[in-house]
Amino acid sequence: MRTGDIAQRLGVTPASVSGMLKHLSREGLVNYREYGGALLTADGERAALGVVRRHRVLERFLTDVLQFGWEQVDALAHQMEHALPEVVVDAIERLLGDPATCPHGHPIPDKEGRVAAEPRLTIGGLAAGDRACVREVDEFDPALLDFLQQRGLVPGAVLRVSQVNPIDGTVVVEVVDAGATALAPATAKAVRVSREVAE
Amino acid sequence: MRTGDIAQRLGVTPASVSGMLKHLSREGLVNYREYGGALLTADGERAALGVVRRHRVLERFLTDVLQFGWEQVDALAHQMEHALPEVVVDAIERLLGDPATCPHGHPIPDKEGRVAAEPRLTIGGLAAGDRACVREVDEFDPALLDFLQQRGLVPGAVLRVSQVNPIDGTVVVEVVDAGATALAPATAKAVRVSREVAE
DNA sequence: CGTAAATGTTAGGGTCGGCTAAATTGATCC
DNA sequence: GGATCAATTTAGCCGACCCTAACATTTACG
Ligand SMILES: [Mn+2]
Ligand SMILES: [Mn+2]
Ligand SMILES: [Mn+2]
Ligand SMILES: [Mn+2]
Repeated sequence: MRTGDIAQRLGVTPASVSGMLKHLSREGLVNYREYGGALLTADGERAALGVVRRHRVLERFLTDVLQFGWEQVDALAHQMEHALPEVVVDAIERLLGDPATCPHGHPIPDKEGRVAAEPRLTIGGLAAGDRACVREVDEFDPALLDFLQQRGLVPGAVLRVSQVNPIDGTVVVEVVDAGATALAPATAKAVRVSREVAE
Repeated sequence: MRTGDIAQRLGVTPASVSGMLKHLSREGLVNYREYGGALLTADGERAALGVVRRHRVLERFLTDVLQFGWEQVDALAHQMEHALPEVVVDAIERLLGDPATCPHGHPIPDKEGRVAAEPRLTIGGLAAGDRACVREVDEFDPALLDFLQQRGLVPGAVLRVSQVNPIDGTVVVEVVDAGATALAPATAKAVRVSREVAE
């Protein structure tokens, strides 16, 4: 991870990131050398997965119990994730029956920091005629999520690629029970799939 | 409200309270004169009732949905109440069916800042032979709450005062379906009641 | 009353994250 | 191999809140 990337993702200046990285480095959460980028240590990885768990459990809670739309819950969970007592997150997780994934399909780490692997194949990586099952979607753009839901491109959906345009990379997918949709490469990259059809 | 009282309740030095009162005064939330104490303005009252609403809704959620004991939820709600997005509190409130009170019996303000009146009569204010109905209990001491629950002194319970000791003020109450309990005046003051029996 | 004690405020400082601007480093391209 | 440029770090600052210590006011009581 480079300083500038972190700064951009956090909406903060690179100067602030430098300071914080030095801080985290002193606490042993990050390996960091000046001008050399940063990497989480084992401890840092554990701490980060703890936050990821809280975030994804909360997303599930917000959709399943409080009926929020999946396009809103990333931002809401983000506001809540640092203030909730651990016991409350645990209780919510139990209430939900220890869900395996967040509403966008990303796996929820367990309390020991174990996480299921995530598929790396995207719709953009499929060829014409391929069949696949939607596993996860990128969750940072509410408008994209709204669109994907309308077209049935949600985790668990089964699809077939009917065309791949060799010039610009546009793909057309037919989603079972939801019709056909054309996707530009950038959009096709936001949906990760597996080749096997869901159990 | 005096500076020192606020400081004590917040676990902060009086110096910090002076600074903050000056700040809140500038924002129009509080009427404050040096050495003269502070009082909420109408705006301040509104803001405060908003926080009270969040707090009490969360307490209800923690007991009713997440199954926490009523002796734990004040502290937990306190940690959560400032970080939860308003829409989430609203959704929780709807989920619970717009409850009228927190688990300790205190009324939940509505979104416009209207609150039901709270009874001022306590068990300590009853005479031998009086009948009453428990309405609310003080919620700051988990050990006290544990005790009250064991003895059936929870909102809605019906009781009769069987003795009042004229020397030290000890009262003995008989709780319907839960036996007799002796209470020192300080404890008796923690339970507020109404003379009418609950509907 | 008048003074001592209690209460409250001010002064001065610290930490935590953030910022801007200036300096530094490393990468790139003649 | 050096000049240039982008990325990064450092320096210095700020605002929110908290603190302690010193000072001011109010209160309570002999
Ligand atoms: Mn998310
Ligand atoms: Mn998610
Ligand atoms: Mn409470
Ligand atoms: Mn309560």
